[in-house]
Amino acid sequence: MRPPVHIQERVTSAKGVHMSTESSYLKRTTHCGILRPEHIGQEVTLNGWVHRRRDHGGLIFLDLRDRSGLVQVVFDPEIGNEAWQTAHDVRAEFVMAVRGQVRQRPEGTENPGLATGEVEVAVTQADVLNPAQTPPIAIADTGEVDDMVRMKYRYLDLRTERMQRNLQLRHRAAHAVRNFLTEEGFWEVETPSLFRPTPEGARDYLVPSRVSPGNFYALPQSPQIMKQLLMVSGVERYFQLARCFRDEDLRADRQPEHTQIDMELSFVDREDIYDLTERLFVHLFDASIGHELPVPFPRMTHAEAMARYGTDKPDLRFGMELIDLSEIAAQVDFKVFSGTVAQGGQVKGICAKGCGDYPRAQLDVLTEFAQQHKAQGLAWMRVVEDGVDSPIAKFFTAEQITSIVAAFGAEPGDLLLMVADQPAIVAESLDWLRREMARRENLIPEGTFAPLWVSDFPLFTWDADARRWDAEHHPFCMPHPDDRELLQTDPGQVRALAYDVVINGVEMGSGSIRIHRRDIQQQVFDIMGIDAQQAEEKFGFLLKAFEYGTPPHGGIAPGFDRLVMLLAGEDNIREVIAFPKTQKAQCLMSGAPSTVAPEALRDLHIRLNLPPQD
RNA sequence: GGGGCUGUAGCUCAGUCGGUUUUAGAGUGCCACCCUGUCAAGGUGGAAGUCGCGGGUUCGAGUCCCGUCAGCCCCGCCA
Repeated sequence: MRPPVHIQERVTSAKGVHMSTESSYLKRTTHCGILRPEHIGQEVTLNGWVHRRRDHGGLIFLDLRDRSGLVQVVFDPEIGNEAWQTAHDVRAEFVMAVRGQVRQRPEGTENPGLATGEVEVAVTQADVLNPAQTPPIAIADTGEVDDMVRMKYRYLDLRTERMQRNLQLRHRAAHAVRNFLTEEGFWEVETPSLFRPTPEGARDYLVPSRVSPGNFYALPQSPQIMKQLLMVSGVERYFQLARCFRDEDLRADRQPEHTQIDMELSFVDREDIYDLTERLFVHLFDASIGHELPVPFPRMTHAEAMARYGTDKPDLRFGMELIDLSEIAAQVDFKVFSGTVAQGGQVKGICAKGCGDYPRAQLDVLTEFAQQHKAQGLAWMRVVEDGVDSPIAKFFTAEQITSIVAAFGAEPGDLLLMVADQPAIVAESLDWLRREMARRENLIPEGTFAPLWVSDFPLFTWDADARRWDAEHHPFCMPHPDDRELLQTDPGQVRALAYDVVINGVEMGSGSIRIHRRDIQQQVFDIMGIDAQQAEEKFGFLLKAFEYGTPPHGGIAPGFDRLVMLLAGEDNIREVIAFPKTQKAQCLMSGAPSTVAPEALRDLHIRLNLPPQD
């Protein structure tokens, strides 16, 4: 645990500060959460919210809350009768100013559960600065509240301890990033939010231009092009906590606007970026939550990650790797296995340690689960002393069973789960199954972080519908130097100098070394079917810039929201975003998006063409 | 666009096989009163409901059916 945060704010004196009659009130001299026995005897004034109220008729206790925490304030008619009268009428979330003396609590009434629990403030003067309606969210309670209510009254939700902690953590994280990168010689450069629509990638949020009828800006999906131009500009080391916008459907880890720690560096190779990112993360984890992240991060190629985990973002907090049984499976009498391999498919599986006692009904549930994730079915074997217990055991010789069990390194009491299918489906279903089994068996240790680098992504993916090659990452990724010849012969085999940093199975950021030579760029465009004229239309300004002396450069863009989510121990980025949007990209608090006045549309030369309503 | 879960008092929830087990309940909050060492204070009493919305089945619907809206999780999508 980290020490409590001491709020160091100047006590505003009346001198030199504008205090109109209306705004004159008892201003705080200190904060609630920092009071300790050392303050006993001091006269203090506190400003804050009523957290809880305990009215004994004679004595009234309030827990007064501000950003720093809670302290008990006592209203005693013999000490401050007028204040005591005031305290009768206050309720939860009233904003108050109280003045009184810090004193030791009477013996036996200390509250060890409270940081300030050894002391209390005996109130002599109290003002209600503002009353409050009964809030729809009980700030003092820790129970779950419906997401709809939380988002509609976000400003109240943010008062809860959890959200205050998350907001503060996010601030500390941002501060740590800025400090570290500044020390490393980076310049923070802001790039425009109103930019040119990009033809590739996600759907753009568009902003119509009033002065250029029929033309639109786009909110940037990322400052990718701009940061590369900054390398051409000689900035050499750029970063920005950049807001990025994508008009795509939401997930637990995706919001329509999110923040990236956007970085770009000149005269670097992959190792430089790995090293920099690792040191950034080490500093970030230490400065924000005091966690020591081990370096260097393990590394894995994309191919290896797919083979061993069935995903390009494996969660390394637990094992249960995928085992390839295709060789054995090719020779068995079980047609589902041998036939699949004969047709170019694979048979792979995972070994769930100690799950050999799963009853048939549970295995049916797992089978259904695998099928929901595209597998045709799920073959299972319970490993027992003298072989396996399985409905498909009869298709295997004793020798084959022994080799399967050996391939998994399995022991009696284990459960083997196998999928036979095309490689992509085997990978996807076993990835899901692996994570599901880890969840069921509680294999994921809390409070641990397992980072890794995944590298050598394919440069292109084949778009079967459009019958063309698409950039896997983006079209400015440098092809792997060893694969330059394959560009001509077999584009699907070309690896990119691209890398993802993954933590706990979440993609935390991706980057690449960029193409800085015009001829290579044109080669990549050619493969993607973008001819010189199209390239000129789409990226002309960038390509032109590249003709004026472009340094070799590369970068990475860790997702800031996801990092903070991880640091906070949350499983949804909404919890670390002050004002998030719903899955339909709406803001329940403000009602955005909303209709606009017809005149506003007219100014923008826009006519609506809405779908018919019943 | 698709699949799943959820929707009952301000909040968190219960509500059985469709019915006299109610006038749809509980906890908390709220209101009133009592109470001088509590800290989830306690006690007594009270108010509080468009059972998300619309339609249907039925003698009878919070409960069953259809549609719809909203929130969440997932697929598609997200270079």
